[in-house]
Amino acid sequence: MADVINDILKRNQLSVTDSRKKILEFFHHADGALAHADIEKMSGESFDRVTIYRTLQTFVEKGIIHTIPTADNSVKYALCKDECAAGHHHDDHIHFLCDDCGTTYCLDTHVPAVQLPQGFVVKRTDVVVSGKCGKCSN
Amino acid sequence: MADVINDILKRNQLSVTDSRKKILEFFHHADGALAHADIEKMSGESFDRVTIYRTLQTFVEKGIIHTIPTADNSVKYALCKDECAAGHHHDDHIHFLCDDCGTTYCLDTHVPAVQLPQGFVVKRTDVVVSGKCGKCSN
DNA sequence: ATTCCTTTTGCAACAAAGTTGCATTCCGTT
DNA sequence: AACGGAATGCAACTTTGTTGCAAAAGGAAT
Repeated sequence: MADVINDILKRNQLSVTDSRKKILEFFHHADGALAHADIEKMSGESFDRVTIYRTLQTFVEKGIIHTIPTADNSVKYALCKDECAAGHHHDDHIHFLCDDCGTTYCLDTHVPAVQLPQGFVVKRTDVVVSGKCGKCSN
Repeated sequence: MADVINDILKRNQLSVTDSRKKILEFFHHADGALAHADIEKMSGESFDRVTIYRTLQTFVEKGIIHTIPTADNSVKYALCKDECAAGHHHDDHIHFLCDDCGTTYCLDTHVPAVQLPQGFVVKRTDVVVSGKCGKCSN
């Protein structure tokens, strides 16, 4: 486990620090996406708020995590299943946000192609579905 | 023009006030979606920041405008083409965000059905496409 | 037009979220 | 062990969003 975390950081030319290791672990243990606030709560007093902001920013830049747009204005971050290896596109799967438990899932379902008016060039497509997840729909 | 604005407010049982009229006009003149900050800039000193928050909130509740999730955490609001009459669903069309000019478009393209794992119940689907719009792609 | 009641607004004070600069500490390499 | 660059923590600050309450404006009836 520790090796996996270490590998990801080294692969991305990032020095291995306590905060980066811990935040990466949070993502690995979470079954969904995390918001800044979630990480802040989980880490308690371990490290500064600013460090979390900067770490998340770094991870996004390196492509280790990606952001998920949500209708309620809270930015969430998620690690991709394949560790977000180089060449992986973040917009080829859809996201599901459960209204009940708040969990955000990265689903395997691929993004359907959409038709756009002439002259429009697509760079990225985000599909965010909300409703009730498998655990909350009973 | 003034009549149209007036009608929308009355139809929704809202009293006709300066701020509501002005904010609705902004939406009618804009060719895309607006963020809270946009409206604040446009209105200058006309009315309080709090009034804008409350007006947008009211409009969303009444179904006059709808929110659009964006990957960069800024909530945008848009008026639908059909004035958002009762029965209109906001998630039946897709949104396009231009990376160059920042304009957000409501497109006529319908949201494709997505397949979800068993047990997942869909309530709403947002599709946000980004790239270059017709004006910026040349 | 005047009155009366309700809704909306503005102000002020907060709370929460995010940013920046700088000194200190830590990581990785020699 | 020591050095240089990168990362962290702290403090101060800006931006964004919320809440309570008194003043003002809207709408309906007289």
